[in-house]
Order: sequence, then structure tokens, then C-alpha cells
Amino acid sequence: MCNVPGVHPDATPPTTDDLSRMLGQVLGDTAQPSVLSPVKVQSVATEVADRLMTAVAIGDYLPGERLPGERELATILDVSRATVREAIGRLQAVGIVEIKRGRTGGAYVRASWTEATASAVRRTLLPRWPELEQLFDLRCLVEGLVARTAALRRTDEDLAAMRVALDGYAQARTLGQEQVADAAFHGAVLAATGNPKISALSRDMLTRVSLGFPVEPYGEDDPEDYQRALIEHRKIYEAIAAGDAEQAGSLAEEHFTLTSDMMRAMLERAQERAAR
Amino acid sequence: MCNVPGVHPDATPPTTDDLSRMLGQVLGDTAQPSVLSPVKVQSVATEVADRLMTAVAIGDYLPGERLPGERELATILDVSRATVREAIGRLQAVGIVEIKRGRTGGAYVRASWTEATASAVRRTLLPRWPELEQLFDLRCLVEGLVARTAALRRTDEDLAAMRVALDGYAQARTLGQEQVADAAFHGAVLAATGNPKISALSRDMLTRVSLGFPVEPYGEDDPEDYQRALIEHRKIYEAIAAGDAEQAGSLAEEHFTLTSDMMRAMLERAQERAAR
DNA sequence: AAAAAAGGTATTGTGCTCAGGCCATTAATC
DNA sequence: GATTAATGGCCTGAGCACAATACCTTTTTT
Repeated sequence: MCNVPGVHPDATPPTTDDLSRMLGQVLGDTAQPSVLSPVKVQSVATEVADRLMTAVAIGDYLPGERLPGERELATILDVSRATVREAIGRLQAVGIVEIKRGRTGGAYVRASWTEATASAVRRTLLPRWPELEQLFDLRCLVEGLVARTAALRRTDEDLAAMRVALDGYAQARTLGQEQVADAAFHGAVLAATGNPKISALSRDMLTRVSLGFPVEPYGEDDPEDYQRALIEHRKIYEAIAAGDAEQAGSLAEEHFTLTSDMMRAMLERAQERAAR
Repeated sequence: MCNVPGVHPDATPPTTDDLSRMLGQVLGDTAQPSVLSPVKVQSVATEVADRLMTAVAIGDYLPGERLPGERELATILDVSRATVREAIGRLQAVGIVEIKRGRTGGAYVRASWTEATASAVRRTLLPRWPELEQLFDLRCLVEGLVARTAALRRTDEDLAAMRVALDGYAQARTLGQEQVADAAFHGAVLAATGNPKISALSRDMLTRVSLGFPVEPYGEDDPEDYQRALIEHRKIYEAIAAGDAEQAGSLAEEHFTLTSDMMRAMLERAQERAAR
């Protein structure tokens, strides 16, 4: 079950007053960033930083690995090197990567949390906690939808891909292997929906929820969480294989509720650390 | 039932080869606009244009109505008047609004399709038809999720708001009243989810699907579509009131499949008109 | 010690955006 | 009919983000 945020706006009580005015009020209840709110677009550097953060969070670049060089990233992303530098600078500022110079230099993904990341969490995330709760909730819902849809549309090839990922997860010995296998399983489920736009939505949710911190993996060497995730993955797979959309959706919602809970705990831990 | 796009990517056949390479391939199948794709950030003018298009599509401004003046929009949106002008210019270019000068001048929402809109459709939409199909599909899924969630979380106040909107829809005599009531009903369902982020997602889907054309209403004076929408709305309401998430989700998916079908038909009609 | 590969820095040009003022047009008002 | 007000149309200059480019510094490899 997803977490219901306590933001439920007080709905308009029904009277027999002027119709369109009432309808307007009902409409207004849903309009949060409505058409009339000020416009703010994000910069290219922010977009690049978000992508790199997502890539790290998603496991494309594991702790210890090196990101592509500044010049290479600039070419691939079709932006200037200065913009890439600004983006990487932000990753460095929040402690996600570590910059090394010289021939084998570059941006290396840091292994764990540092004091810098903890204070960055306090500054960046805490003011937006209510919004984050809503995003956690929405992510659970979306991932439930993904699993439901996958259960209805999956092909035998999709199921085979999921089995491969599950095997990889079971055989994983290092945290890195866990992350890769976990990402592979989710990727296979997404592919089973047959709609790339759903994948994009899921990835977008991850970006907005994680804010770039590599928190998707299950537990900091906590074998209990690992075992639980393994079991849940298997259950989700079986539901999808059986074509049981309801079951798959419920399981996925629970699964990502776990993830959200762990992120909450991690943020609170970081907050405590920063409060000392 | 939503439309399953025929884009299902060929999944990697499972072998007993090197694990991480296989996982990498499985992952790659899902990565469409991955981290390595070129970056393109929306300009402020584009953002403003999108919002105005959404406002028109959503029924905030009905055909014949006038948008706020350039200076007023600039103040409200906190952008320069030049930017507002560029945005309105785009709406004019695709035939969504008509500009009048002088004292009572401004941007007026056009009543119906013109040759300009037809050719704009051909130029703008047709090249992206496959992408649109995916978006139609995703929108059905998302709206199904919205209805499902609303059924699980709705309060009595939410139900009351829906009833008000339903009554408004039943009593509507003009196309404008229909649009307002329709938007109100969807807004009430969104509010019932208790999560404003879901509303934002739904609105975003509408924007991307409609591309600004006021196409959400049911039928160009077609009473058959109107009756059908009325019945479907009532059924959805009853399922939500009963807390039957499954039923509500299925009905909503069907409902928005209808909407998508109508948009498809409209686009094809525009294409034929433009081909002459 | 030299070469290579990477990050660090500085300069310049370009396009987007904003702020503000002024003009042209139209309708309401006197 | 003349005046006034409100609107869109247009222009200029400043500021900023970004791109492109060249050059410097650091580190590893040879």
C-alpha cells in the first residue's frame, strides 16, 4: 500500500448555488501549479546534472567507476564543456562523485556518504519534504501501474529477460552486482509494458524521488533487506508470468513502498548526522 | 482497454553467456532517451505556449473567449511581454487563437478547425504519429490509475464534488458548459486521489497528447458521443463511490480510449482535408 | 625526460530574455 | 466628431546563460 499524504484539500461543500462558480471551485482544488503560476524553466546545466545523478542512482555508474570525460560528455550530450563542468561540479558539491586530475583523472563515483552529502541533504531536501512525500506516493502508484501493465502485455521473451535478471540478483555477491541486477529486473518489467513512454515516466519518477542520491539499492550491506527484495522480486515475477495484474500491481506497490521507507530512513539518518 | 502500440522491442534471448553483458543488453532495451541522448531544454516561450495550449485544451478558455492581455499574462507568469508575445504568436500560427487589435483586442480562442490548423496538424503531428500512439496509450493507463486510486482514497466530500460535476454535465446545454463540467468531473476525481502530483501528471499527459488543440470535448455537436460520455462518467462515479478500484480503473481506461479514438479520427480528418 | 590525457581557466561571440518606451489600431466615451 | 483609453505591434539596450576555442596545469605513461 502506498503512503497517503495528508494533503487532502478540503473539497467544496455542495450547495445549490450558481453552477459554474461551483465547478470553478472544484476545478481550482486540483490546480496546484496552474496555468497562472509563474514560469520557471530549468537550465541546461541542471538538466545535465539531473541526468548524471539519475545515471548514478540507476546504477549505470557504480561506486568507484569513472564517468565519461568532460569532452566526451560534452560531445555526446551536445552541450558545451563548460556546462558539463558545471553539472559535474554540482555532483562533486553534494558528494556524489570525486574529481581526480591527470591522465587517469575524471569524475569517480564515491563509495558512501560523507559529511558533505549529509549537509547537502539537510539543505536541499528538508525544505521540500512534503513534496517528496507526494512524490514517493506517486512513484509507488506508477510502479504499481507498470507491474500491472506488464502482467497484461508481457511476452515470453520479456519473462525470459526477467528470469535472467532474477538469477543475476540471486547470484550477486557485491553491492555493485546487486545494483546492476536490480536495475536489469526493473528494466525488463518496463520493457514488458511495450511502451517506451512508460519507461521514461518511471525513470523520471526515480530522478525526482532520488534527487540524485544513489539510494535505490537495498540496504547498506544489510542482508535482511537484500533477502526481502529478492523474495519480492520473485513474487512480482510470478504474478507477471501468471498474468495476474492485480497481484503484480499490489506487490510492486509494496515493493516500492519499502524503497521509499528506506529512503526516508536514510534521509532522517542524514538529518540527525547533520544536526550534531 | 488501452491500445497496445506495436513497438515491442525484441528482447534479448536468454543464453548462459556472461552475466553482466546480458544484463546490460536487457537494460539497453528500455533505455530510449537515455542518459547519453542530447540535451535540449525548453525555452521560456515554449513553456508559456504549452501552458496556454493546455489551458485552452482543458477548457479554461472556451471558444470565443479572450485570453488575458499580453501585459497581464506577463505580470501573472512573471515573464517579459516579449516572451508572452512569442508564445501567443505560436498559438496563432497553429490556429488555436485569433488575434484582434484595438481596445477590445486580444487573443480569442477559435471556434473550430481552419485550413491553418489542418496544415499545422499535418506539419506538426504526422511526423510524430508513432510517438503519439505511445502517448495515447500511456494516457489511458495513467487515467486508469487515477480512477483506481480515487476509488481507494475518496472522501465523502470528493464524492459530493463529483456529483455536482455530473449534474452540471447532465444539465449542460452548450458545448462550453459541457467542457466546463467535464473538466470539473475530472478535476474532482483527481482531487480524490489526495495527491496533487497525480493531478500534475494527468495534466501533463493531456498537454502532450492534445498538443494544444481544444479536442477534449466529446463530439462536435454529436449528441451520441455526449450521451456516451455522460453514461461513462456516471459509471465511473459509481465505481469510485463503491470503492471498486478495479472497475473504476477499467472504466476510466475505456473512457479515455474513446477520447483517444476521437482524437485519432480528428487528426485523420484533418490530414485528408490537408491532402486535398 | 618527453608525451599523452585528463581537468582547470580565460576569452569571445551568440542567442534568449527582460525592461521600458513609443507607435498603430480600435472601441468606448464625451 | 473629437477625445480618451485599452489593446496589440514594434524597437532598443542591457544582462545572462551557453557555446566555442585556445591555452595552462596536473598526473600518468612511455
